[in-house]
Amino acid sequence: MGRGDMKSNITMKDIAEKLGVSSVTISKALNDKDGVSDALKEKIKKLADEMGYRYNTTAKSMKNGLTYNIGVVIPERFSGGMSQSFYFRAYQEAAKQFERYGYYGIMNILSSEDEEALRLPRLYYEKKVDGFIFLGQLSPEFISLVKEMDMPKVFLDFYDEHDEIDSIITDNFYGAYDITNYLVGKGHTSIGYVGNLYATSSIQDRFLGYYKSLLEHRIALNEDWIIRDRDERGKYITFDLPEALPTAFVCNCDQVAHLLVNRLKKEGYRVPEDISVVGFDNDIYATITEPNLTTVEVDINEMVTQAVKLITRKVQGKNKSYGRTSVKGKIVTRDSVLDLRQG
Amino acid sequence: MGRGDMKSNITMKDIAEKLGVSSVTISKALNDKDGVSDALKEKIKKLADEMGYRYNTTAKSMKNGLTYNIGVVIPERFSGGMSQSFYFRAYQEAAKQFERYGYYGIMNILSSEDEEALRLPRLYYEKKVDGFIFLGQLSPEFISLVKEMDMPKVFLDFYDEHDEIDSIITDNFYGAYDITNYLVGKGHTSIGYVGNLYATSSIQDRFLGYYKSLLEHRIALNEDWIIRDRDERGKYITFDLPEALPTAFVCNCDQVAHLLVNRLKKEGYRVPEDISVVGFDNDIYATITEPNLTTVEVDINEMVTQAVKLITRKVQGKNKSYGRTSVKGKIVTRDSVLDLRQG
DNA sequence: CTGAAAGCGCTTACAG
DNA sequence: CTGAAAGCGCTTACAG
Repeated sequence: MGRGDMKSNITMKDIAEKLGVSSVTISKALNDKDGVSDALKEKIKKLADEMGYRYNTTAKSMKNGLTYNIGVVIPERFSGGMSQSFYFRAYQEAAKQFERYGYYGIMNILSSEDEEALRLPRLYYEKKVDGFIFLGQLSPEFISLVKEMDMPKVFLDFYDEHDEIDSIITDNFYGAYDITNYLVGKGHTSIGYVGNLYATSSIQDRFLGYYKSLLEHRIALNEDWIIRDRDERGKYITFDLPEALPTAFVCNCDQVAHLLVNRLKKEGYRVPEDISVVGFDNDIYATITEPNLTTVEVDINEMVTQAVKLITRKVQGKNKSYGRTSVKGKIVTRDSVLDLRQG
Repeated sequence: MGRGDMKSNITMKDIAEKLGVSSVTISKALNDKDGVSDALKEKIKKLADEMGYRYNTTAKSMKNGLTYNIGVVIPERFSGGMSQSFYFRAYQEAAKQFERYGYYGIMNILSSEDEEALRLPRLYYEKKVDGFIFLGQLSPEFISLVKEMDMPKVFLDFYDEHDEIDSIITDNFYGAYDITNYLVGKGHTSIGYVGNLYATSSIQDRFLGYYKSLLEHRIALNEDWIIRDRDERGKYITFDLPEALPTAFVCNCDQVAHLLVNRLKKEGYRVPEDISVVGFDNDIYATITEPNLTTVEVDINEMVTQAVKLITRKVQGKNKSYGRTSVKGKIVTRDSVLDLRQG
């Protein structure tokens, strides 16, 4: 698109009058549709440019009922602290992806009050968007409310146990399974897990992947080594460490691995010499921690790409259900695991 | 707003027909305007609720030419790495503030290609927004282009030397002045500055605040102690440290202070015992650094609040110029400065 | 207190 | 190849 004078308020009608044609012809020309001679089309485009014409998306919206906006809703509790890095990267990637479809994302931080009071975003009540991407675990009650919304929606990075809504999730189960296998491969046979199994489905699934690895290797699950890291509402708590510790811990996320490493050091343990620790996410905490964490990298960009593709497809009426799509992560090896087979 | 059945496609006309009145009456009632009896007004609101009516902002936009969206443009180079924390917090606060005015923010990451090719955001060409907040230093050429846009705009966290556009900036000058005074107060008389004076106006202004403090205390400026931290395009470079070092450094931002501290440690210096270091911004780097940095806290929220207030005011036609508004920061004392007067 | 008419800027049939 | 008419869902004068 060109520049010209950069005046606002220029409409197709203005261009039409200057050229002595109808605004229908202008519309066709500017949208590269059939029914206008090439010569006229060129002339129109050139003049539009010179006059600084800018397309009025609102008028188009009025006609077809589409706003070309998607709401991206992030619960407030994920928007602060260090997890913000993940969400900001995700949101940025979403913005980029939306461009490909001629869409725009409008971010909405869902306040904890609104979530508890079961208040849907104003974006919804004002018909500002054609659909929603919900990024980050919502309360079950809020999920029910969301389901009632007569509007396309996709869950990103979490899912609903009752499964009616399309979700894009990281492959928590196999990610945790893989990294636990990795520990076993390094000779570890007493392995703990850090995470509150009742806090989010991610934590639960990662636990189950960890457990699957134990089962496959005929390693008994030791309940003492399942360490709670947060309460049910997600607030971190002080670890309650048992007397006897395993040789390795699988943590449900890098941040918690970071906290655990610091705690272990404070208690006089060396990482990884005495105890190995692995994380999940490969976020900023993985490289802030000393030693740097071996962890599972979540492929945010791929997840977002899929979520955006899905929501724009659903908006265009292809409203069939896709269920859960999980995107594979991969192990990133750093310095927080000791090879017990060596020496 | 109520819930009801959550059907879409309900219009005022639908409500009107059910009640045997005109849609004008529905409009008046729902907007709490005069000209409808209270009884009818209540009845209408109740029915709208029950029918799951949702207001169509697009139609309103069509009438008055306002989209109720503001574009928030962030140059790509600030959107990655650790500076993202600042920008995300700023964007979040902006989103929150916009709500107060019935506005929404649409974030646009300005790619480096688009900035160089002088391509304005598509948001502009599609009339998706009523105005722009530009968050983070733009190239002079792009600034010129922005000025040509016939649309309200506010610069946030930087300004144009030629001063025609309203800007909200942190008080770089006095912030650097204050923290340099603080160092002098602790007995330091040989003080360096870290930053490329030609990279951004913030770095320049912080330098000048530092310089003012030196002047006031009759401390000569030593050119050898002005350390370049990045090239003109903002890319960090390896510090070129002189043989003889001062007892303290004022860094133009926390990230650079972080890099400097690590470099000094590597060279065998202790911080703050041998050399004191102060930063600017109070971002994540201030507390990641060991020792934690004494720095100047930028009041992001206040800056954003002012920027949002300003742009919404300008959109409503009050298009007078406000010039630069600088928001005061404050010194946050931590462990990176040695008191030379002690002992 | 209530409503018919016109209009915001486009696009979609449809007619010529 | 070109255009008159109708309509998207509201709101703004204006008339009754």
